[in-house]
Amino acid sequence: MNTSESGVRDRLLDAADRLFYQEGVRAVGIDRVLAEADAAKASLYQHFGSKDQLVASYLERKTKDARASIEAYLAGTPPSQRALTFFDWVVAWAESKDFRGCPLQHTVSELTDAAHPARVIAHGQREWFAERFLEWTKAAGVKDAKATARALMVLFDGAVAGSEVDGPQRASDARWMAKKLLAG
Amino acid sequence: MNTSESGVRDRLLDAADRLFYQEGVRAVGIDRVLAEADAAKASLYQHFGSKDQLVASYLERKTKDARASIEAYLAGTPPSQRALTFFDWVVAWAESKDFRGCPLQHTVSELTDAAHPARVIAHGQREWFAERFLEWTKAAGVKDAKATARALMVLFDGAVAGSEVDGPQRASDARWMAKKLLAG
DNA sequence: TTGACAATAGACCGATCGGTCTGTATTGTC
DNA sequence: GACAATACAGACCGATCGGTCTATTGTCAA
Repeated sequence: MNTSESGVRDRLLDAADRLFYQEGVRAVGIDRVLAEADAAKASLYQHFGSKDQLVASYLERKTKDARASIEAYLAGTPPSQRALTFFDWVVAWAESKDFRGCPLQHTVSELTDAAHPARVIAHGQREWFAERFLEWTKAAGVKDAKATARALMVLFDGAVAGSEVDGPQRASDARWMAKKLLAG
Repeated sequence: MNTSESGVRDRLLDAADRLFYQEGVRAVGIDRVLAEADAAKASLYQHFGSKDQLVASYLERKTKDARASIEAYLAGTPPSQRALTFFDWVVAWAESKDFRGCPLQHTVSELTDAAHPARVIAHGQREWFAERFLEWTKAAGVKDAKATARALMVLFDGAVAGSEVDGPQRASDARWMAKKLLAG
């Protein structure tokens, strides 16, 4: 079997993604991941060294994919419109079949240890969002770009956390508010 | 010993509150709770029957306390001002020493099973919030009270989730937005 | 053909999980 | 003084946790 085509490492990351995101990092044991990935225990520890590192790697790939997805979604949108259009992306995400909240928020709330490698990834991605929001609000020419960018972060968090609990309506509500905010 | 004064049940709930809220429901085992409460295993199962029920009871007491705290905080505020003043309460909560996000959001994200008794409690409390928001926005005399109430829920979720990750600044940001929303 | 390499299966480890059960000490009530 | 009720301590259960280790298989290059 050509192992570089199947890619044990990728299979493990795929399985980790499905299970960790869907059920939570603490709720899913190593053995579940191995069964889902159809991989051997030694392979996991060969490639990642520990469960904590697997979690960090899963989150790193997920955030990388998310950035790419967002950038692709906004590519055709003029900079001045991107802040609002981003919330279209959020709505689509919240409405997607397997949506179960924000992996960054989950990481922070599940992994108490501030030094956990996955939390480092999470905070990096949060910064990326903060930078994008500031960039977009500046481009939108609103009065107080910094305060508006921070408000967008609140709306984003509220959209995702709210959608996890109450359903995607919350994401639409956030978009409604973002529109108001960016217009005023 | 007068057991009704010491109150094993209350001691267990106190310990569960501290540990479950601070570190997460799945991260804390029964034995940790027993040690923290200085109680015997049999007492826990006598009073609660299972860990799941202990979690539900902890959350029920916590939500009850939260409602009382909010109502007391708003007692002196005229109904038309309550929506905004509520966010003062949120800011104070986010700035409190042991703040670690919203137990309702944590419950939903940690306990996947939709039938879990704690999730029933969580959804009940969410409804209470939704009703209060609608009540307050109606009293504030805003144009679209229903949409505004839903927007306040987003701001609340964003304030709390954001504060857990980034610190209490997010709660202030949410208040800033709530003020804008309620003024327009 | 051989040897290095990457993957497999799965036994095994100590620790911890939620939960049950036995036994004992203390309490207030009759 | 006897009784039931309540709480205690802690042994014990099977299952699972994250992690290590041995042994085996299949693939590719020299």
